[in-house]
Amino acid sequence: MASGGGRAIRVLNVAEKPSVAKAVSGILSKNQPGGMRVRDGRSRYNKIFEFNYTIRNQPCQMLFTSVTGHLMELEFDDRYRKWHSCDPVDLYNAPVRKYVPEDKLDIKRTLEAEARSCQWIILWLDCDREGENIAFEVLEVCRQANHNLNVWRARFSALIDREIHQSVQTLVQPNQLFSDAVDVRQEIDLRIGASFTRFQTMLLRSAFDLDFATDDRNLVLSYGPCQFPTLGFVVERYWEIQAHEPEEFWTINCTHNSDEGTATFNWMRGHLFDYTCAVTIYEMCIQEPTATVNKVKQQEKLKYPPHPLSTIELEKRASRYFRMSSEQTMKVAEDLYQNGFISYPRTETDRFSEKTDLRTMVQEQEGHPVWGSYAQRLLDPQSGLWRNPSGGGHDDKAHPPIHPTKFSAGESRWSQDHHRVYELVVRHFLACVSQPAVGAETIVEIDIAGESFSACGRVILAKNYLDVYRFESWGGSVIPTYSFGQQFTPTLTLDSGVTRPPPLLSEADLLGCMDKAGIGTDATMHDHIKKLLDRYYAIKDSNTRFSPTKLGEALVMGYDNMGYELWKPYLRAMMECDMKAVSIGTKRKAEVLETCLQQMKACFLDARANKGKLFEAMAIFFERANRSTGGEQQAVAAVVRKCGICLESDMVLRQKPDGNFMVGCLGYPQCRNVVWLPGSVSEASVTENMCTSCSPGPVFKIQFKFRRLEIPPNYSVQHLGCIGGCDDILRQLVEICGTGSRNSSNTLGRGRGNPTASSSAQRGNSRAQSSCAHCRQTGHLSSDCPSQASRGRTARSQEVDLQNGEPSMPCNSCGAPCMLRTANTANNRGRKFFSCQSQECNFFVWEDNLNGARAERANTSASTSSGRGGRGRGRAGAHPSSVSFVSATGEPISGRCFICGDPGHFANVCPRRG
DNA sequence: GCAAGGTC
Repeated sequence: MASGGGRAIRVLNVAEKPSVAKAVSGILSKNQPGGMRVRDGRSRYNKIFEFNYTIRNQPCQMLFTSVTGHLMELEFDDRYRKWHSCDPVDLYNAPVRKYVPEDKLDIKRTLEAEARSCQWIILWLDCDREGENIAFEVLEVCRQANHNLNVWRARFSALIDREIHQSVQTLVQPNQLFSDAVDVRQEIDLRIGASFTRFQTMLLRSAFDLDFATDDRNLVLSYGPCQFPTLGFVVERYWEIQAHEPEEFWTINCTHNSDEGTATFNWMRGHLFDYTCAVTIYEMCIQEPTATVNKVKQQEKLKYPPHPLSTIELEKRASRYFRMSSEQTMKVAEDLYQNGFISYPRTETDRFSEKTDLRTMVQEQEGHPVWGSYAQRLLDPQSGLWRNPSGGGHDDKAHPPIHPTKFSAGESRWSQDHHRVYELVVRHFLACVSQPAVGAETIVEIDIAGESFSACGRVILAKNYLDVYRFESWGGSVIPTYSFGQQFTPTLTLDSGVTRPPPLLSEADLLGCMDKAGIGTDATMHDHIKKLLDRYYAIKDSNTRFSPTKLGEALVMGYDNMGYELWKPYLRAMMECDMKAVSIGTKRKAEVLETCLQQMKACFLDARANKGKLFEAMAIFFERANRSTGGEQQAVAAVVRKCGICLESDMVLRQKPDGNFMVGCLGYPQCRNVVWLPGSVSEASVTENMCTSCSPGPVFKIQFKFRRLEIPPNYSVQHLGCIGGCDDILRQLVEICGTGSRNSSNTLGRGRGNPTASSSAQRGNSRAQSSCAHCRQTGHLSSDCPSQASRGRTARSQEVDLQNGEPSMPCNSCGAPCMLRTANTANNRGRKFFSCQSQECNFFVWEDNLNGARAERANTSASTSSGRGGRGRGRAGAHPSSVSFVSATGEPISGRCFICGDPGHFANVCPRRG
């Protein structure tokens, strides 16, 4: 065996995956006497390659095998494995052990057998922290079989010849600190995950009627330091949308038609939220409507191809272009990789090494029926199409960007998704090595009465990479030719729009959030997203956008109401920071573990002490299951009256988990109308007696029983009361005894649990002197009346739909139904408006404008739409060709001041203007 | 039956 002078030593080499074992063996065995032989090990995937090699003049007989990722798992001792075997809090101290799971035993046996016959071991695991940890797992197994192994670590950053030969000649020692950092992560993840998962599953699963679950017993309400922040992103965006207050804005649109075509000029101010200001400027413009061209700028613009493809980009783009889930994308990419069509699909790297032979890869694609001719052009020096790819600045030092490794014009066994992913990888690769698209842009700026507007025209001169990257486009628009100093009279309109909430998170958005916050790795992000769907925490709609389920929202709300940010990415960020410290030796593994677990244990205990918050949040969305105590009235919620706020649902008598009573709307959480009852009530039941004075009826009276010691002596323990507003005794007892509403200032401040109810009850306790002036109900003051626009982040009650959400009129712009709503912005609180329900349309009009009450405003604004959707601009043509500023009755508004109505001047010079 | 991380 010896190729040199001395006796050859046997060296066991272990890679993280079979593909690396094969690739490195191929590189090292090249030109070696005897070449490379392959034999099977015990595990069918992990072959053993044999060849001769010389390391620093030492002849070696190399055996090269692999594992498949982690060889070991961390688990609690058997005594703690069963869910009911211990209190979940014990999991912070329970002994844990690392063991080789069943499905890895074959690999373990191969390693043991081979290690016995070797003198050296070289660890070729990936050069990241996880790889280092796997190295120590391999080492543990091998050392048990052979105590005398000489241990080495090969460090390599790419599977290219020079790199590999160099690394085997400059072997180092494995890095214990890197491995320690992973041990820390594993232990914290396990203890936190298992304790919180067991806790919240056992607490909530049987307590509520989880209508989506077919089998309650198998339902797991899991908690994890990655899955929960991922859910948090989804919920946070959902809340942002719910809390959005539409705000009306105004913009001046300017179009010019000439023989050469039409140009649309954008107002350089964008849009204004102040109507008076906008109309003032508009009036100035239409008074002197001549436009003067004061700038014509022509410039070349480049649109660059994307960076080489990393995993996250592949997932994002497949989601965007094909609506494929990240999970499916990775499944297909893995299959293409296994069959040799694309490179390793889990990579953070988005730059090619200078050594990569890019041209050969392009050459392989020359025969493709669709993009083959593009590949040919690319390689033709005459075309000038080639460009060395740019890099995005990421490099995991282990894998190159995802690129095609084998030509295929499509395989018969490929699914449509295989075709798509392969096509994306190839086209992306070809795009990366192509010149950017070139466009000629013309920017024309005009001045009208001191206001600036600009229009942009673009002609694409060379599509270059866009020829092959069909997923991207670059719109061109032709505008007429303008010259400096040219004057013309455009059409001006003052258009209104309304701000829209952001959209729900798409899969690409979600991946972006996770990437930014460091949640998960490129190889696991899609798993966390899938987990949200599997756990019924979130759903993905037909538009591939995510929204939380009731369960997902309730869990996040529960922890948020506790004041815990367990659903935010901070815990993970802190762990990442600690791991970094361990890996560079500034903190010790034991120290970080102890501190972190101590904190998390305290947090766990506190969360458990506050489990009522989780209950309350869950109770908002789900019915309690199997109520056996506390009176029958809860099981069959008794109707007290029709809800006067939403006009849709019934108000029912309920008893909260803490024993307090309330009358709440069944439309919760959409409708938050609630009447809190005195805290001294021990029993309550709805009777068939109807109140004769409260309206709208019927309002059924409630038979109350109060706790003697909690009410003043002059009040009776039994009371037949009415919550409709007529009952002085009830009102007085609310004042004296307070209500059963939550009164934690934290809850009030956060305001999502049941803010209207909480705040109303609190204030009612201290200063309620009479029933509410608006709805005549007790339990709150008019200032807190849920029928009025609410405050803070009380998302769903902000736009109280006075028309029961019924479509009220067809949209003037697109014909879709418009809803009548009530604004809650500072300037227009309580004012009603119609807004188009179509996501595509921004039509918006104040109701009083339609009614003619403010005809002046109405007709300068309400007849068109505009805004982000941009549709409004297109509507400028709907106006008369001349300047259109006419009221609904046809009366010209020009020449009359908007502020004071005086026909003698415009608003911009109105003496009443401050 | 829990986590997240490797990978098949």
